[in-house]
Amino acid sequence: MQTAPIAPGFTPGRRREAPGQRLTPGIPGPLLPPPVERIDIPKKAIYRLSIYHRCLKRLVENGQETVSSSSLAKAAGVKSSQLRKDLAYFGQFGTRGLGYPVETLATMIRDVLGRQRLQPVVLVGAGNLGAALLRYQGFQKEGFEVVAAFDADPEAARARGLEVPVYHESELENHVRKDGVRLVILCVPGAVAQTVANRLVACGVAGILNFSPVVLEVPDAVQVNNVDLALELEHLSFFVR
Amino acid sequence: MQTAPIAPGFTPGRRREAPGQRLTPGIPGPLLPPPVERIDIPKKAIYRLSIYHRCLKRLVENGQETVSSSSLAKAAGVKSSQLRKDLAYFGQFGTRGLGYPVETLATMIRDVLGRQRLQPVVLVGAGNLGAALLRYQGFQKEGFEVVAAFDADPEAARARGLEVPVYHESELENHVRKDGVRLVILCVPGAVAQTVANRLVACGVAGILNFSPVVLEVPDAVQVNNVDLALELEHLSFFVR
DNA sequence: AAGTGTGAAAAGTTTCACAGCG
DNA sequence: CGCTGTGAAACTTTTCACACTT
Repeated sequence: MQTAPIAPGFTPGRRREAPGQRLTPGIPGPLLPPPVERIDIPKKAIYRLSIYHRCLKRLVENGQETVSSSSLAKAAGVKSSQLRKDLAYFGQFGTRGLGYPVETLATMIRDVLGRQRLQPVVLVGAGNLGAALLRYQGFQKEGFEVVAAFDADPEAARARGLEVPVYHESELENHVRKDGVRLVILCVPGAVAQTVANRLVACGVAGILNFSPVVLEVPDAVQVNNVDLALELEHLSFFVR
Repeated sequence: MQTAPIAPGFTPGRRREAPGQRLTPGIPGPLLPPPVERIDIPKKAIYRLSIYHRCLKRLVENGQETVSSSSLAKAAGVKSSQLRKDLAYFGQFGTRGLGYPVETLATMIRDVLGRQRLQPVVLVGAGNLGAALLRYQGFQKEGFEVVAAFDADPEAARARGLEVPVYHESELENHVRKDGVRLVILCVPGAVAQTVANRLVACGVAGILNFSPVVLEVPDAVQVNNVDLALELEHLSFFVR
């Protein structure tokens, strides 16, 4: 079996036959081994990869060595065929008749997702929700560390008893530039969200996890992921009848 | 122009010609005016409807009377063709050459989304994140009211200075049954999330907004909407390189 | 002229079903 | 036999393009 190189410079394994999937220039990146085929991966598959990874971590803890697509899929709440398809985008990791090696698979997913996970993350807007996120253990658990927070009123934010240093928002640019921060959690009020986003973009931030109920306008190169709490509840209420 | 009936008992307007979209038995509901055609609406369109509604509210405040698909679409961050398609699922509301009447459109969306919005919502798990959500103004702004919270340690939760009454989790069933609560925000630790979900399902809850990083297993009739914070950050990090 | 409403095409995603390997 | 890997089919959602209305 051809094993895809699994390591810091992770490269998707090649298919043995001409792939039916469309190939794509893929995620922009000038540093690729020249004309590497990059597979067009459904965006939703990336979400699922994170879920698989969580399930695999539990299996690793339990000392289980292999897992079949059907049982892992069940744990993740998807169909087994979908799980297999998702994994196949990145190479061949399973053994027919047996299943997938838990540890290897976990490592491969971590490499696919995790490259940037050691990057510093900062949070802007340490108010009610922001402060809760700073205390939230889930980010750490998945390998992220929020290294600093910024707020218009840092004193008030510090009074919330946080572990993370809270600076005045005017220091935002300094820190972001100095530490090369690329990921930001944005929890400022909607009214100022676009303004702050502009400042973040200007100093090189590449990804924004946006909790403000506002549609941010940013250059294509910047990724925005919206988490809109009220919207989620509204969506739920539509289907509940 | 045929105007769709817009009112509490909102019914999708019929198309004048045979629709190209597939029709569907649609969202289950025994109370429909007998064999009403229900259009198969993309799930994502419902999310967008909420966004349109927010934008429209701003326009109403500004006293603007009509709006074109292109300008509303721009504010919502979508293509104008998509906006028109989304609205067309529910009837014909626009005037060719002119645009959509802001107020009427806002009302129609509210009726589509809002039917259940006056239902009571409760929150289970008033810890760090849960307490922040209880203080979060966004739900109120969109017309939801969290009427009660439950926690294993209600004293600790009350100490967080919340406006909402916090009861011991053992009282969950009583309150949910008594008030006919159908929507729940679930913020308990992952380890107990499934157990609590089972209890909620058992007493008739129909929708769960789940913040626990766990895949809940529930009957098909129960809608679960997952908001997985760490997962969102992980997803972002994949695209940021 | 401006701008909706909508078939039809394109794009994206999931599911099926089975060949083939261990 | 059991289970993966994967083309092909099915399905869903988005985008296009233009007829048509005001």
